[in-house]
Amino acid sequence: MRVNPSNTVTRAWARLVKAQQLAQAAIESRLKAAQLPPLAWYDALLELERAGACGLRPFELERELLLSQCNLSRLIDRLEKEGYVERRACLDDGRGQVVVITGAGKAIRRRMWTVYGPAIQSAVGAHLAPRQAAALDEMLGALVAGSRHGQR
Amino acid sequence: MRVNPSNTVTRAWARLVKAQQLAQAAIESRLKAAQLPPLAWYDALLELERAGACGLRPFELERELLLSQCNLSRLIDRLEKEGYVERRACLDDGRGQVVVITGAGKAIRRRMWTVYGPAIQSAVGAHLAPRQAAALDEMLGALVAGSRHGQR
DNA sequence: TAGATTTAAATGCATATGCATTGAGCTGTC
DNA sequence: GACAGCTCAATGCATATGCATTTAAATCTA
Repeated sequence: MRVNPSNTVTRAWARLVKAQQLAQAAIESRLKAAQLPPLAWYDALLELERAGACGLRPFELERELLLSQCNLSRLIDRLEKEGYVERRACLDDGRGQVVVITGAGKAIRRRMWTVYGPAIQSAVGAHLAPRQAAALDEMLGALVAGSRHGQR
Repeated sequence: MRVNPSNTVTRAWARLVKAQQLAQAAIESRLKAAQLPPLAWYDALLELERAGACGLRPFELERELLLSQCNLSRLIDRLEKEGYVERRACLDDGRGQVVVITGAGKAIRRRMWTVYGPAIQSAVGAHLAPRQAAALDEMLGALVAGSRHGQR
């Protein structure tokens, strides 16, 4: 196993960072222009909507979203203050709580998608042929799978 | 031109974010464990080293690094405080300045690479066959090129 | 069952970021 | 050459993040 990255790998890494930053900046800026909340809110709301009426424990959400614990705690604060989620006491575990999406939360997520979807298309889809998109998806899938429980 | 992204494009975008976050977190954590500065410092120092003795104007660095102006200004503050760069008055333009890397700056960049290089290999290279890495690099190159002056 | 250890979530504090504003110097027009 | 408008960089302020600590409850050990 080699220790140092090949030039191709190094360049791919640099581009991974740049591509992600450029696309994210473009998307965030569209959301902001439409007076909608930032991307992170969407991700959290989507997970919660998928989880349904039972909601999710904060620590579960933490894994999904790759956020740190304290960071997630405050994200939930903000979502709660806007009325997009509710915190409920957890019956099984007295320490914990359950976070559940509200109707308003579902509504804002849907509204966000009307901007977010087209923004993804402009920032990513528009620059790749369908085959390329599929290839990119596959490579990135391998990376994510490898990183998640890889040897660090 | 379609407005909404295909499922493949949407999934590719989600994975782009996740792959980048996972890899970056792994790399940052290695740098921190080695008591080295964060990744952003490396990028800045590398650009400055490439620029040579003439250095770079802050606004040039800004474009390269995709940082906001105020943000870059403070990054330079920190680099300067550690003695890794120097700010010099700009002769052509009385408003501006030139940022130049110091010997200590070059040295720390080299030391960082001894950790950063292997970290890239573990986080990215190790999970892809050479062909895959080349394919990924190509797709990401298309994305970056498209985003940079794309129709936003 | 008492006490130690671990886990869930929140919080205080230092640091980093984004936004808007400021100040200084350049450029362009009349 | 005077003034309007623009560009470069820094700064004040609000917000967001990371780190370490805290509180409370669950789990483990003896």
